[in-house]
Amino acid sequence: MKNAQIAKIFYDIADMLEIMGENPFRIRAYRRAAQNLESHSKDLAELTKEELLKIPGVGADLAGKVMEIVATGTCKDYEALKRRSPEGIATLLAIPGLGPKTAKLIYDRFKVHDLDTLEKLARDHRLKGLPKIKEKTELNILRGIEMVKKGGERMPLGRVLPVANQIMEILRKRAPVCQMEVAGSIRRWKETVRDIDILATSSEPEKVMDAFASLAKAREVIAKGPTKTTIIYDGIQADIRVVEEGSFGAALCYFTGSKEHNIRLRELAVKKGWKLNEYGLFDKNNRSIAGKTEEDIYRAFGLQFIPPELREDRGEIDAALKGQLPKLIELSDIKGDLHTHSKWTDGSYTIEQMAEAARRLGYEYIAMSDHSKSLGIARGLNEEKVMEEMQEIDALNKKLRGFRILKGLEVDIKSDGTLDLPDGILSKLDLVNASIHSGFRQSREQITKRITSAMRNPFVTIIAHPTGRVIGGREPYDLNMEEALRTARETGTFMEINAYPDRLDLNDQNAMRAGEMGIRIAISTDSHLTSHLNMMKYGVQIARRAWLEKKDIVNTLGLKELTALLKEKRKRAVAWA
DNA sequence: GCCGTTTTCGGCCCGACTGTTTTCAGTCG
Repeated sequence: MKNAQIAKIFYDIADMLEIMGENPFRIRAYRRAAQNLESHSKDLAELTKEELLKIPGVGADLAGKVMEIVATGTCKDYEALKRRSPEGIATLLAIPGLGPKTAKLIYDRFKVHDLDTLEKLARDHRLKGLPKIKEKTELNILRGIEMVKKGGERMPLGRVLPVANQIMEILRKRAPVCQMEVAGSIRRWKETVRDIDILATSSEPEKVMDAFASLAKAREVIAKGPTKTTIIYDGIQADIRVVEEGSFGAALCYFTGSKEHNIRLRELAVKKGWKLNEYGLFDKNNRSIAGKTEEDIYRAFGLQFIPPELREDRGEIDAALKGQLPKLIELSDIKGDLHTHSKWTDGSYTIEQMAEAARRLGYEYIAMSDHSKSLGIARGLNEEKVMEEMQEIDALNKKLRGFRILKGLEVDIKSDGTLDLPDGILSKLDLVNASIHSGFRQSREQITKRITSAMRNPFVTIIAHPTGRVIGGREPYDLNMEEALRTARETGTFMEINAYPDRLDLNDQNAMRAGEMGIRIAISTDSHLTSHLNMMKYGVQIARRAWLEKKDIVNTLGLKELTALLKEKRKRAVAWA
């Protein structure tokens, strides 16, 4: 039973309680617990009751339910709710604009619980007889159904961020905006996002609304008021909100979220007799305490400034109160890239071109790590080809001054757990990325054994894209992460945060767990093009979301320190093996 | 259902926009 499956049951319970018009705080408690269970870095199935109770939002009742679910696969209350509440009504709740009240109203009258039937009812205007439903509501429901069908699911940040920047660039030219920033989950660098939130200040908000609503790619205007407008832009929902200059910080904080982080802050405000909203922080006489900048607001609470990437209600407020926030790694700390490809396999540029591009980024080194022979699709290298590529690197290194190409390889961990090339070859390299490209559907035991036995090879330096997931494309293979991380610690193997936006693997939770265990991490782009080297920022942001610091990341080391570390690691590993 | 240097009971974050309404509930973020 995976954490996500347990969380799913709690989310389902919350949905069903909501349909039934239950106490909203009870519903919130289920959702909050579900969220924290889902993002918990250890296997819930292995926790004791005491450990479960330490998870925020989990009390005696829910801890008991988790244990019941772990033991039996479900829980009695959940089954009872399912019997009482109509199958599939959650489908209706997923329609944007259709909430629990309206869903229940429609269900009670028509017993409908699938999109197609509901769509037909709306088209035939059979909904508008219901109280408070007329033509407009029917149209909204139809539009919502269309969005669900088109796949209103979350998109990779790497696809949405450039769109957000494009919108802001146009607005800066065409609208009277002063300050403007992207907020929401994009500013927190969540790996996937649902929409674009933009915040601006302006003395003429209406003009900004007009400019936003009339963007060329704005296919649809969902809502348009004097200070807030929602559109569908290039298939993505985008919101803009204009506030007064004195409220910009409060509004930025509010719209950056997360929702849970905001609720925590407001609770702090309430305890002090204050009020926090998007206009500012106010005392009990409604006098402004702060609002112009986010820094002012956190300071007023006696908190360290909390970077957006940490605002997920994962303990950042407590840490900030005690002055114990980590000093997060920054992009400028990165000194090189340890996982890149060239024309020797499936890359599109020569080694020299890749190295030049890396040097232009201010790096001290780059590791070429082309594929090994069993990856036929990438024209993987056999023993002879590897040696030829290394000769080319040697020759290039003689030419280069103040920059070094490290000799590496991305060696396949084959489906039987052995490596694709012999130790004799691997031992001649500076570093070895090992990774899985086949047998994704193997059992948890098999996958875990493949990864851990690769770690036990003294010449393996890094496990690349450790879970194999592709966002929106492929589920992670069934790796026992806890065991993998224990083995990484034992063997001194580094774990990769693959910075390519479709991968981001390790993800933030796993990277956080690795950090807690003191495992060193390489942030690498897996570049197949020179332009891919710029994706490093996505990986750094995952590390920041994982609370990691410069010292946790191996490629923040300068060339000398890194090569010393690699040598020492190998010496230790050979002795250990 | 959770949670506590004001509480073990009684609170629990706050406002914009829409649609259907003559004052507001529903939904969203």
